[in-house]
This record gives sequence, structure tokens and C-alpha cells, in this order.
Amino acid sequence: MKTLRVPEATVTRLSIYSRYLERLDRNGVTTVSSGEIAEGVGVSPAQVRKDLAYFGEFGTRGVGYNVKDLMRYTKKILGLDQDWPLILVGAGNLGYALCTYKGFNSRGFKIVGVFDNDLTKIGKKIAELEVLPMEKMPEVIQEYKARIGIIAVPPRAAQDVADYMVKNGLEAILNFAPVALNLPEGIEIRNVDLSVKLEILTFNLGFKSAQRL
Amino acid sequence: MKTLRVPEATVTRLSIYSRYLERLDRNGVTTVSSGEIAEGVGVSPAQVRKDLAYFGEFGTRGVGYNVKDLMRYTKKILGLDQDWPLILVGAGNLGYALCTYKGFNSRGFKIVGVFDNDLTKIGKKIAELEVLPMEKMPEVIQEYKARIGIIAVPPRAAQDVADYMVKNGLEAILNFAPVALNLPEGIEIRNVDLSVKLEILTFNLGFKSAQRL
DNA sequence: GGTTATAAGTTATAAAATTCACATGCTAGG
DNA sequence: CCTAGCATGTGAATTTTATAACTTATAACC
Repeated sequence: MKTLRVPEATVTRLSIYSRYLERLDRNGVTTVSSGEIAEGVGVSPAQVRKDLAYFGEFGTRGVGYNVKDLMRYTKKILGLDQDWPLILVGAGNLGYALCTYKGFNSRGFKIVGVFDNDLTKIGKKIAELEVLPMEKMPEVIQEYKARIGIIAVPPRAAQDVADYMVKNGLEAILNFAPVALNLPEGIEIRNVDLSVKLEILTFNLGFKSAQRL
Repeated sequence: MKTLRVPEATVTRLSIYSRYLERLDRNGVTTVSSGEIAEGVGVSPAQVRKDLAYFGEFGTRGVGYNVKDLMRYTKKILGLDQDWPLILVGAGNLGYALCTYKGFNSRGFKIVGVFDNDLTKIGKKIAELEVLPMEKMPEVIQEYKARIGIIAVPPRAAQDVADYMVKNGLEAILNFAPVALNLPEGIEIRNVDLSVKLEILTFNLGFKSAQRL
């Protein structure tokens, strides 16, 4: 089988296209061109076509793409034709926000267990979910067949949490703690860093000011 | 003046190096090599040196980098030798989490105003800050000379909030709503998308499963 | 039914980013 | 003072990614 590697940037954009298509669909739009998608998400039309070309032919020449179909295709490609149970560790403010974040649910993500080692948090409820002690994680993972974990704990605790997740069979981790995690081969890990983008802004603002001198 | 463009990926990594250096410094480490930084943040040593080379020579051949110095340099480059007042719109759970997020404060970011148009939220306190109605934004921006805004509202409201921010003089926006914002030339905008990275994970998990067949 | 306009798909080109490999310069030790 | 060892800084080579240009297919219209 010819396996051509898909750039991560392409997958990122695919996710964005996918959500944009959902919006178009909600608005009753039935057909869309690469140019319109490009316009809607802020990339070039060629980029849209190139990205889609990694996965097949989804459009009709001279016409464009059927919104509903392309939406389904993109979701399927991203693995979103199924629901994904998520394990969350960290019942602080960020954990709370993630639990209640609508953007997850609408894409088929569902947090099925919230864990913390802080005794003052255990037992409390977050959006109908009781915060559980870490020891309960194995059984929750089993019950829901969870494969993905989210880390929303302070930096110093993140590595231990990650290790525990891996030990209990999780295969992928989304890490909100601003530290690089060290994990065994084969475990998928991605970081969401809340302040890096902010620092890109300050960098650019500084640069802009310098330009004016 | 020779103005060579700095890749955004380089700025991103610089931010990560910078925080890693802070950690080393806290731990009392005084000298570090490009290889150690690379190891610590998960990139190649050449990458570290190349990234730094955009901005000058900071190390000593045969020795490495002075941790404290390089930390200061990186912060300076990123514009973090000063404090940055931030304007936040959206007093929902995400907004609340951002208000209390320690990762901001430790880098010199300070949220100086929280705004919402939801009457049930206005007047409430989030971490010593009272949630204000949108109309109060102009005076808060003036008072603190704020230049950066954060959007933490539902997608459908994001564009209006962005327009309002720009109208009132903000020059840069960090957008947590999963939509592409349309803004005038010269306004810096970056998106933080909480679910894109998650979808990269599901994509990769799906791919992994396919490989096994 | 042929023709034209349109937009996808594809190939080629260009640009960008990363890696590699080496020369340079510093420090320490004899 | 000279030499050996080491890690930076850098220019070249490679790889990757994005843009542009072109070809092909479809549909609508005369």
C-alpha cells in the first residue's frame, strides 16, 4: 500500500475546514467551492484542494463540493464518525472549563471521567460528573474504553499524570500544562499552550513598534 | 536595515525555550547547552541554535549558554521585559479559567478588565475583578493602556467582539472561539483552538488502527 | 449537440524550514 | 604557552510545504 505521509498542518486545516462545513450546513448551504472555503477559514484555494487531495476526490469539477458530503468525509477522515470518551485529570478552573466546553461535545468528544488528587475537590460535581480520586481511573477507562486523556494540572504534576495515564492504557494525551512530557514511543501527545500564542502577539507588537522608529 | 523575517515557528519555540530556561533557573542551573535545551523541550540541538541565531549570539563556544542571561534575552525578544495588561471578553467558564490561569501572570500578563454582555454575569467577581458591561471597555483600555484583547465567547459572538475591540484601539487579539475572524490589516490575530489538537489525536489513532489491519 | 464557463484535480515551480556538517572560538589542563 | 576537547555559530544541502500554473471534467446555455 502506498502510504504517503500527511503533513500535520494539513490535518489541522482539515479540522478547521470540517467545522466550517458544519457551519455552512447549519446555514443551509448545499454547495461550496474551494475558494469559498479558503475565504471562510483564511487560507488559499489551492491549499484547500491540495489538502483534500491527500485523501481522495470529493468534488465535482465546474461545480464545487457538496457541503454535507464533504462534511461527512472530513469528519470520517479525522476519526469523528464515532464518539470519543475522554479522561480528564485536573479539576481546577481549566478542567472545569474543559468539562463544560461545548466545542468538544459538538464534535463527538465526551468527558467521561474527571480526576484529581486534591481531597477538597474529590466528590464535587462538575457538569453531572463527580470528581474522582486518581485510583478510580483504571476502571473508568475500562468501562468506557477510553483511549485519550487530557491533562489540566499544574506543570510540576503533569509528567506523573501522563505516566499514570499511559500505565493504564491511554494511547493519546492532550496536555494543557506548559511542559514537555516524556512518553514512550507510540503514545500520541499534543500540547495546547495557552500563553505561547500570546507571546507571539507581544513579539509582533514589539516588532511593529521597532519598525516605527 | 537588514530585516530578515523570523518564522513564526521560531517565535513559538523561543517562547518554549524561554519558559524552560525559567525552570532551569529556578532549579539553580547556571549553564546549559543547545543539546540540553533541545532534550528538555523536544527539538533538535541544531534547531535551537538556528532559532537563537535569528537574534544574535548568546552563547560561549565550548561552554554553552548562561541560563539567566539567555532567559533574559529570550524574554526581551518576546517583549516580556514589560508587563502586558489584557482585556478579556467572556465571563463564562473559559474566561474564568483564563482569569485565574497562573501561566499568564508568571509571564507578565495581567488581565485588567473582564467584560460580558450577559446581565447575569455583570457585577460578579472573578479573582478580584468585577465583570463589566461592554460599554466600559473603552475607559479600561485607556486607563491601563491595554493593547491586547482575549476573546472567550461563543463562536457566533466572536466577530462582533473583535470588531468592538479594534474599534476601541486594541491592536492584537487572542481568539479562543473556533471561527476565523475578519479583521483590518495591521491587527494581529491568533487563534487558540481547543479541539483541533484533539482531532489530530483522533486522526492519528485512526491511522494507527488502520495500520494494524 | 456543441460550446463556453467554471472549478476540481494535478503537475511543476518556488519558497520555506529543517537538518547536516564543519569551521570557529573558548576553556581547561599540562 | 600550547594543545586537546567541546559546543557554538553558520553556510550548504536536504527535505518539506505552499504556491502557481495547467489540465480535465462537469454543467448550463445557446
